[in-house]
Formats: sequence, C-alpha cells, structure tokens
Amino acid sequence: MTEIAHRYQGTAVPDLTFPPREGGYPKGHETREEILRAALRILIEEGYRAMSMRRIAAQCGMKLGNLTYHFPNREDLVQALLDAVITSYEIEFANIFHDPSTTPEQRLELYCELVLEDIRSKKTTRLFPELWALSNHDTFVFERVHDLYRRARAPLEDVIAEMRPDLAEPARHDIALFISASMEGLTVFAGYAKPFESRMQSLEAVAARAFLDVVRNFVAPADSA
Amino acid sequence: MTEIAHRYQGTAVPDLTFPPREGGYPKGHETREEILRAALRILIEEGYRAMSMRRIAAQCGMKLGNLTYHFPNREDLVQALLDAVITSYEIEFANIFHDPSTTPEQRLELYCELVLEDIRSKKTTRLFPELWALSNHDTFVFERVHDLYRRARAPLEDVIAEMRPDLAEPARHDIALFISASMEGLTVFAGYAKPFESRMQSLEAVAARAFLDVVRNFVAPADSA
DNA sequence: ACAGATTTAGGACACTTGACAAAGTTTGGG
DNA sequence: CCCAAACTTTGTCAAGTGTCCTAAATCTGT
Repeated sequence: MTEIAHRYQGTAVPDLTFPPREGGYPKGHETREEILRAALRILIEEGYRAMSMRRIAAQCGMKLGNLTYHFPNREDLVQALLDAVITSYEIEFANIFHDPSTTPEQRLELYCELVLEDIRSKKTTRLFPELWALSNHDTFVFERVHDLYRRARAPLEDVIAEMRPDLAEPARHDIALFISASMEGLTVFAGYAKPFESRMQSLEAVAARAFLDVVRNFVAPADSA
Repeated sequence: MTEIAHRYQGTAVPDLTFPPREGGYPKGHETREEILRAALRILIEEGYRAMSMRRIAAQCGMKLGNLTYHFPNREDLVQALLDAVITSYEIEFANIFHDPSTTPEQRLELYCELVLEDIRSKKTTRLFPELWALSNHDTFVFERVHDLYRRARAPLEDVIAEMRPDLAEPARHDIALFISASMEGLTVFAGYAKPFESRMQSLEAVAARAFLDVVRNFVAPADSA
C-alpha cells in the first residue's frame, strides 16, 4: 500500500445526511432527524422486521402519534431514511475523486481502500444487505440503491478509461461493474463481525492484484458488444 | 468459453431438499414439504417480512392450526426452510467436483460458470440477499449460511492448490474467498431482474480473466500471515 | 371394521401493527 | 401579549401477529 492510499483512512461516511429544511420550527426538524436516527439504529441492530413505528417511537422516547405526525405512514419514513442514508454516500463519492495529483493506478487503489474500509463498518455491513433484500420487492429502494451504485462507479470508469483508452466503453463498464460488485460481495464475508473480518487486510491485497491485472490485461472477446 | 465449461448448463440447483422422513404418515411429510415450498415462494416473491404463519397457511390453502401442528413455532419453520434450501446447494457442490478428467483451469472456469448461472435464477437472486440480511441478526442463519459457503469454497481451494502449489495455505484461502465473494457480489447487480442481468455473459469473461490472473500471478506480501 | 395414531379444522388468546382523530402544549412573528 | 401555526400527547380503530387448545376428520395396521 502506498502512502497516498491511506489518505482517507478513518474518514467514515456519515450515517445520515438530511435534506435542507423548508418550513416548520427547528424543533420539528430536530425531531424528524431523531426519528430517522432511531430508525437506522433499529435497522442496524435488529433488522428490518423489527423496525416498526412503535419500536422507533420508543427508541427515541416519543409517542407513536408524534411519529405519524412527522411521517404520516411507514412508507414515507422508510423512503426518508433511505434518502438520508444514501445521500451521505453520494456526497462522499462526489467529493473523493476531485484530486488530479495522483496517477490512475493510485486512484484505483485509493478507491478500493475507501470502499473496503467502509464495508468493515458495522453500519455498512448491517445496512446494505437489508437494502439488497428490500430492493427485490420495493421499486423505490431498487432505484435509489442502483442510482447510488451507478454514481459510485463513475470515478472507477474514469480511472479505467485513463488506464485503458484502447477498450470500448461497454468493456470498461463491465470491468468497473465487476470491481464494484466484487468489493460489495466481500461485505458478507469480511464485513463487521463476519467470519473473515480479520482477513480484510490480506483480502485487500488479493483484490488489488486482481483488479489491477484485469484492468491492465483484459481483452474483450469478439462478441462482447 | 470451452466446451467442457458448458457441461452443467441448465442443471439448476433444486429449490428444496428435505431430510429423510422418520415416523408419521406419508401425508404428514407431504404437508410439511408443501408448507416449506409455500414459505419459500412467499420469501422469494414478497420478502421475509411478508412471510407470516397465516400468509404461509393461506398460500398452500390450509388452516393455520395445521401449520402450527407441523411447525409448533415460527422459528422451527424458518430453520427447517433454511435447512431445506441450503442442503440443496451443499449436495450440488459435493457432487460437482468429482470429475478428475479436467485441468484445474477448466475446473475453475466450470465452477465460476455454475455459480454465475445459479445467481441469475430468480430463486437465488431473491433468496440470498434475504439470508445475508437475516444472518446479521440470527446466529442460526449465520452459522448455516457460512457453513454452506465454506463447503462451496473447498473445491475452489483444491483447484488453486493445484495451480499454485508454491503458495501458503492462508494465501490460497484468501484467493478462494475473494473469488467466491466476487461472484456473490454480482447477484445484486446482474442477478435476476437486476440492472445488468443482460451483461452477465460479458461479466463472466471479465471475472474469468480476473480470477485466472489473480490465481496465476498473486504474490503474497511479506506480512500476509 | 375397528382401535389407535396422526392429521386437520376451528376457534380462542394476548399481543402488536399502522393509521387516525381529537384534544392538549409549545413556538415564534405581529 | 397573542394568536395562529406547529408540535405532542392520548386514546381508539380494525386488522394482523404467534401461540395454544380441543374436537373432528382421516389414515394405518390389524
């Protein structure tokens, strides 16, 4: 690992990012945010099934009626929570890749390190599998999650384009997709409290090697359009 | 793709495999299996949250009382379902790698093709994210799922050992883990009804290249023990 | 065809769920 | 200060949840 690759160590993605407040008292906004924080806590600690309106209200010491005042129905709450969670990541990814002082190889390594570090956090390890499961049955979650991943791949595709200008766009996209998916997959195996959490460091080395090699060496099959 | 790599095309993993019947009438066993099939159907179509006892009973047109006769409580049912689902995969993996007539490279390719084919099935795309989410809060699911993955990696480790006898065991294990995790990660992106389902073929080429390269070229860092 | 084991139906229980309505309380601008 | 808007509590509603129990129906070997 190069020194530059450690630049963002410890810069965890914020749990929730809230949309700008419009109308209402400050108290109201504070309550709204507290509700979403409580909901996220339950989702992480006990899973989606336990995340009921009453459970959330209890978690932040308020009455159920108040909750339904701020979020008229459960779906509203879930969507607001998802938005707040995902916006954090989108901001993070938008900010990271504005440093042109590094080589593409370094940026690739940096990117992977950032993602693999985030994956080890309890929040991400617990949250994303829930989102993957939800996205199978909820189109709103589906759209929002894959929109996030699409944005997350953009910098990756830039790096690949720099390293392999000879490749056609679909091939570059496939490679970026593969790299992104590979890292996400590690969540289940080497995320927080997972069997191979302690192997993450060496897995990072394997991943880095595999990703570098595939970007450098991949040759598109004749029928890969 | 070599010809041999297509040998197992279309050999989908059975949905459920039931333990040998002991005691009771045939009718009872049939009902038990029908219940689990109905539960799986709901889990796949509507998610874990919708998989209530009443919903399952309704799904297979029987009374709730009958369901609780066969599965005294919900946990029993969930565990039996998980067992039936996972046993199918364990049998599949145990049977696949008993063919010594192929080269390690071919077996690696065969293995990846099998997994990536399975991932595109509706059942697997829908089921596994649910299991990953559940495993975060249910130790029984956790154990069972990771036991399955451990068995699934065994043939992979054998292949890697053949190809890279020079590597230490931990390094081989890391590589197998990475390969397995990479493929699982593709579920979310290129599984059934996912945004890049249609790219699976070309993603397979990317993955094959990346996996072959990393197995062939990986060099363990000095501190990778 | 009968007795005993097994399976199913039907209902009851105590509890939780999301939604709603009608009161209270707090807040901040005029 | 004051009042309307925003917030919070309190209570209720129908529907859904898992679990338990008993009686009826069904099956199997004799």
